[in-house]
Amino acid sequence: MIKVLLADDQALVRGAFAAMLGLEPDIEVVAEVSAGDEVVDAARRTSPDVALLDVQMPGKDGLSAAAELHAALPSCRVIVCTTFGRPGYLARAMAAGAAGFVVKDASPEQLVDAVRRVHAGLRVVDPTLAAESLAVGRSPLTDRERDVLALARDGGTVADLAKALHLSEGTVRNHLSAAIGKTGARTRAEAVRLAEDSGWL
Amino acid sequence: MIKVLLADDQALVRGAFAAMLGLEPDIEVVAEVSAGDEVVDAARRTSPDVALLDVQMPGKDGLSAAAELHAALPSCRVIVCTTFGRPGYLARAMAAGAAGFVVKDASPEQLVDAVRRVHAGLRVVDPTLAAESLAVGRSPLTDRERDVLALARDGGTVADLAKALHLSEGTVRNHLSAAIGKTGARTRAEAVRLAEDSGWL
DNA sequence: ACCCCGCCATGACAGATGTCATGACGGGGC
DNA sequence: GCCCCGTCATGACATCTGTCATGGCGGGGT
Repeated sequence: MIKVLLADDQALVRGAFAAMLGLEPDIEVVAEVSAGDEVVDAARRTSPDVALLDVQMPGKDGLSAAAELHAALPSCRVIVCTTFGRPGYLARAMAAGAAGFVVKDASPEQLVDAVRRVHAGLRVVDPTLAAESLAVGRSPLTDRERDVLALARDGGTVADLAKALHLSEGTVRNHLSAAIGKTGARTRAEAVRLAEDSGWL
Repeated sequence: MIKVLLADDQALVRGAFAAMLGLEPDIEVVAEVSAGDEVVDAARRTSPDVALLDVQMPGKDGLSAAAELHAALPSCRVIVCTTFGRPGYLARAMAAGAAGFVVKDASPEQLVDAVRRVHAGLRVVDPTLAAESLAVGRSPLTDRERDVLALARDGGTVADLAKALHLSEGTVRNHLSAAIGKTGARTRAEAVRLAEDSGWL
């Protein structure tokens, strides 16, 4: 019997996943949580064999939660599951010690297969995404550039960003210019989009 | 026996929904599709009692699909289901003849309840979202302003938008300026965000 | 010690952006 | 018929952005 922990902020898909996995004779869902910072607690209580974590969650990012869980309970294998197949997510998930990475486009069979494979000690990764991940590579952005770009996401002016980060406007523009250059974009907004799609934000 | 059609582009959640609904003794999933333009076809073949449509789908928007389905098979009740609780989506779904609107944050019980209620001829709407929808109101944007703003989403320059829409640059800037004013934003990017969050795009 | 790199800052410049006034055209609505 | 509104356009203007050169500061690496 493979004991599984589910973490997803959307109750509907969480429940649906539980129902689907519950249909398998060798899988049992032992815990369900809706926020990233509940993961480790729940895992300590129920000691699952496999944890299925969504990336998008309130409280704590699914990727940080994966790292935390891997550190706290190394025996619990982690699968990261996400709506968006962003190359950077895969890289970060693997760096966080995840054993598997599944996109929500995958078939139901692939998910239960992934659970079994991961439980058996194997790694499960979408090959297409792995190739993309290698092609895109690691983020070329420095920490500050990422900060600035992340804040620029919600459409503030340079002055807003400077105030929020306690920087001079000129510095902000320099960071933005560098980010634009590195992402190959021609606009701040485009740079945000590209960085986001690559999972660099 | 309530016959249900499922439409969602993410195979994993589609399968999970099917598994969950299949557990109910009075519900039967008779069709699953992954694109908006397959909905009517599948419905014609399987004549479901209730159709559960996701908003985000390739091919054809879940909202347009809802309108089409309602026109083609009025006897089939439609529930629109979405990740994002955008007020404008609710309004458009209702305008399209949908009988229910469910966000993916809802509990599994709420979904099966919604299916039964809708099948019984009732309307099902999240009250919180309904209030928000009334507060936000209909989109203040004209068709052209919406077009321009939608294109501006991926971060092109004014020149790019003008070329794509076969307009003069000045006209594009006028439309953008109007959209910025109407949304209460102070930047093009902010206007995009606000309009998107309201479901106006 | 030296150099490279990230970070912060300043100043200057060209080009893009947002605003405004103004005007033309066509389609409703009263 | 008249007026309002949406669409498209032009021109002008102030401001914001993106780029570049330049320089100071501090932390590693070799």
